[in-house]
Amino acid sequence: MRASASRSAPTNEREAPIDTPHRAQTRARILDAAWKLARAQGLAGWSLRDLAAEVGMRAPSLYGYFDSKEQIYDSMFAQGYADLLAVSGAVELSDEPHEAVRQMARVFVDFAVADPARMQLLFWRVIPGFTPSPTSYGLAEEALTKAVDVLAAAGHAGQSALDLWTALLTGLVTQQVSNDPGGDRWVRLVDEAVDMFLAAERV
Amino acid sequence: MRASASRSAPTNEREAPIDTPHRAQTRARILDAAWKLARAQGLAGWSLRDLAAEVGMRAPSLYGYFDSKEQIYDSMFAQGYADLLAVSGAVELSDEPHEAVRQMARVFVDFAVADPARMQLLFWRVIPGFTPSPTSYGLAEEALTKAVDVLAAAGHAGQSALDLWTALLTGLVTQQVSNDPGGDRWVRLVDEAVDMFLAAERV
DNA sequence: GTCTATAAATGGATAGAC
DNA sequence: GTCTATCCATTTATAGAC
Repeated sequence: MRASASRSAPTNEREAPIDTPHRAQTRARILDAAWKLARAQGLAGWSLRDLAAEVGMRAPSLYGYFDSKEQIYDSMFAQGYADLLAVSGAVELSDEPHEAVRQMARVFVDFAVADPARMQLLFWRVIPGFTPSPTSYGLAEEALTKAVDVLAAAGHAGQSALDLWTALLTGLVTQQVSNDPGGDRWVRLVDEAVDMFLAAERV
Repeated sequence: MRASASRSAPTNEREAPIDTPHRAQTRARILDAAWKLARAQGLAGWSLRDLAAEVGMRAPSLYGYFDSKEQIYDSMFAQGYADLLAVSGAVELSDEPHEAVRQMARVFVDFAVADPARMQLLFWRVIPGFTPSPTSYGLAEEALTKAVDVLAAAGHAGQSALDLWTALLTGLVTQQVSNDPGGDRWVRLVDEAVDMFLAAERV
């Protein structure tokens, strides 16, 4: 319903380029290509030349859309969490709290394992010198909010419960990606892990 | 009791250089320097020039001790697991199975968190193109053997129990290093995590 | 908006003198 | 055993023409 915003908010970047729909579309194309390369050659295994070639450009042309490679990573970071939020939001969780927690866990683990490069960017800190911008980091925190609610409904509230929960899921995902990439050796333990977690007494 | 081996086994490397004690000592100095750089600047954040400077050499001289940078990483990998085995072996575990598992978990988590760069090398796969040699990988598997025994004594045998165990500890360590480096937000949950694990019914 | 050309730096690795 | 010199590839990023 593109109503009032006729001038597109003046973002606080260098030259404040107007973000036309066409420009936004090209940015999206570039990001898609970056994900493709990250999946194929590793999160850090591609250069701006590679990326430009993937979208039919030369490397310098990318600077018309991003200020630096780090900004590309930041956009990927934000997009990754936006996708996680979208996937989480699309799931109709069960009314039964225990089953809802199980569903949430499966959605997260499937999402993480589906793209190891994305997993490394979102949940590890492996790009040297890269720190997510405050905006991007806000998305990461938003993704946690939902987990807090669902866990609380199942009787597991509090900081340490949440931290143990994130450790449990991160551990399954980390082991899966590190030691059995493409397999399901750890993914298939998700339900068992959730049951173990929920059965535990909370302090 | 250095008995029969008078000629030092002919390793299957390029030129098969005789490994004198002096040479071994220099290799150790280089590896120590590599660890120092990895801790200070990140696992992949140093070059052979940096490393050589750290031991008072120039980069080409390193090739008298290692065939490539990847071989240095492999040696670090082996050394890391050797250290883990040494630390594990030095602990006198309790006769009480439950407490023994707790001790084992604490030793592992403390070891992993003490050196994030080492943790990334041993438990993640973040160096592009690096795969541990069979010899090095054997050390990694050996480190798991002990866990199997201790867990079994506490009534938790079987593949899935072991996998869930490694996921749980890896998750605590990963979260600690990624989201609270230098702190103890996840480290302090180790006992709670172990109790949760041991209290669970095993299938 | 995209290009060519190029800067400026860094990287692993090798040849050959000493 | 260590050095200097150098190769050769690669990287991010900028300047300026078209």
